[in-house]
Amino acid sequence: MLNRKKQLLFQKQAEIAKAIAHPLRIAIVDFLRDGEQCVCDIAEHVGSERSNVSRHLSVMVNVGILDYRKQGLKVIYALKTPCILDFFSCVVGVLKQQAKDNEKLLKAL
Amino acid sequence: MLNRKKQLLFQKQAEIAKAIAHPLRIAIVDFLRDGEQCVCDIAEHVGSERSNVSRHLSVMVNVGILDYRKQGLKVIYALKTPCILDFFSCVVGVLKQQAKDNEKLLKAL
DNA sequence: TTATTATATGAGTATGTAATCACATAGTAA
DNA sequence: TTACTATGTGATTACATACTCATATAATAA
Repeated sequence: MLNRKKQLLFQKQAEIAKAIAHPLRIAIVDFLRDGEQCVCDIAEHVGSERSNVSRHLSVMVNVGILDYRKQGLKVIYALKTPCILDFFSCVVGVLKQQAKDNEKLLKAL
Repeated sequence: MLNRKKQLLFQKQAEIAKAIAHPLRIAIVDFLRDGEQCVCDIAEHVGSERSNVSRHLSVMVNVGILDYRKQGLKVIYALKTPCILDFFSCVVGVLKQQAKDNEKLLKAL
């Protein structure tokens, strides 16, 4: 059985994974790869309402993936932990594997 | 604005991230790190009902993270894409960063 | 055949999440 | 001061998810 320490770790890890697990949030992280951006520009880039984007941003700030600073009227968000990007390369790997599997399946028909 | 191709990619990536984003599923992946296991042993290890574990397993199979084979009465599950484990090292990095931030905050009081 | 075991799944309930709209706040400029 | 803009948040609605229990399926053994 799992001990408490591990359970707490898995809980924390799940929170962070959940904070990434949304198409819009992934689009935001991908956009911030090129550098910090304000809410208005992020909203325009991902094609969603500012209020909605604001909420998604705060989710990611809360788990420690993003950072922000205020500049006049604007609030500018940035990636805090770039290793998050490594996760995406793994995910792309999973997708490629899936494509291969599908190919095999097709050939077997 | 995002093009359709990117939107589809982010959608897929989010599905895979979602499939990991649960404490029990993370515990399962962590357990499978040491090798394939049947549902009954996984359920006992993570401390949850078999029916529940079975459902979590199928979620991960569906997105291509896990694989399974049948052996008599048992169904044995295994990690299909070990790079998923890299994700956890990044997440641990995020947690360490959070700990550092908290330390700073404490010292500033 | 019946009984037993491992796994999967339908139904129900409870909880969590996302999106929208309206409004509040705060910084800036006239 | 007023007007404007960027951002954040409460309330609502719709939808998704997790868990439990009961049941179904399938492999094995007696």
